[in-house]
Amino acid sequence: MSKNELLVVQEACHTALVAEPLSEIESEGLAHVFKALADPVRLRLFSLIASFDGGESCVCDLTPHFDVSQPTISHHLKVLREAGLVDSDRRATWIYYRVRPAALAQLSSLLAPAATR
Amino acid sequence: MSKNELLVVQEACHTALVAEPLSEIESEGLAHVFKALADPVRLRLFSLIASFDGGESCVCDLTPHFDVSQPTISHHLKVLREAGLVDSDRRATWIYYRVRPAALAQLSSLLAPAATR
DNA sequence: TGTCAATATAGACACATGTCGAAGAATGAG
DNA sequence: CTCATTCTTCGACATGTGTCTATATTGACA
Repeated sequence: MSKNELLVVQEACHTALVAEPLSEIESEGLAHVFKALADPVRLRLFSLIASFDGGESCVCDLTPHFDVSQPTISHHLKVLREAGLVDSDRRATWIYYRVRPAALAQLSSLLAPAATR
Repeated sequence: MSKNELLVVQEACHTALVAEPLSEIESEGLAHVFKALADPVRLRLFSLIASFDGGESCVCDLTPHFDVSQPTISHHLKVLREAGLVDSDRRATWIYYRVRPAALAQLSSLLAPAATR
């Protein structure tokens, strides 16, 4: 169900949301990605990670910016990762998260209004 | 609470989500807009409306494309409208919906990865 | 090995959300 | 003025989601 939702975005032939109607399948996958961005904590997490030096951050540098518990942060990071919006890898005790620029670019161009309108 | 969420997007100084961290306030407003797009039916509604000739459509032309009831369609259109993603006006018996290209453009540029990275 | 620090997972709970059918409001036709 | 049509609103219900605490896992280090 959620191997890598980013693929849905990438495989969507849609150059723009406004060009022609989405199929049911396309809309399911896209909704998954938007759902990942549809939470204030996740949005801030995402922009925080991207804003860190080097475009990446460990969880311990993110947590203090929020009023929610560490497990909740962990949960939100998982949602972002399963939507294909961020990647993570472990380095020693820490787990580093970084944004996937490709995912953003796909979404951005999908939302861009078609030029011929 | 939901006068016109589009304003939140427009007033956000962020040229990109990845440039600097979102404030709590900004993230609340943005999440509202993404939430509106985070449903398969609403995504298809949106792209359907945009794809109609003239970029607008009455509800009766949208409903037959879906398996859900007409009140449900009406509910989803309300969500899109309150997020500032579509506009509506009544002409005779029919109510026409059209997309707001400005909203899309704002979201698109917000998601576009910063060039200097 | 044992302990500590950093994250993840599990289970529970309150609240939000998508859906429906029924009823209400607005418009135009006759 | 009534009636049919189009759309919205209301109230209810099942499911989904964000949050917590408690517990597990992973790796570093003494």
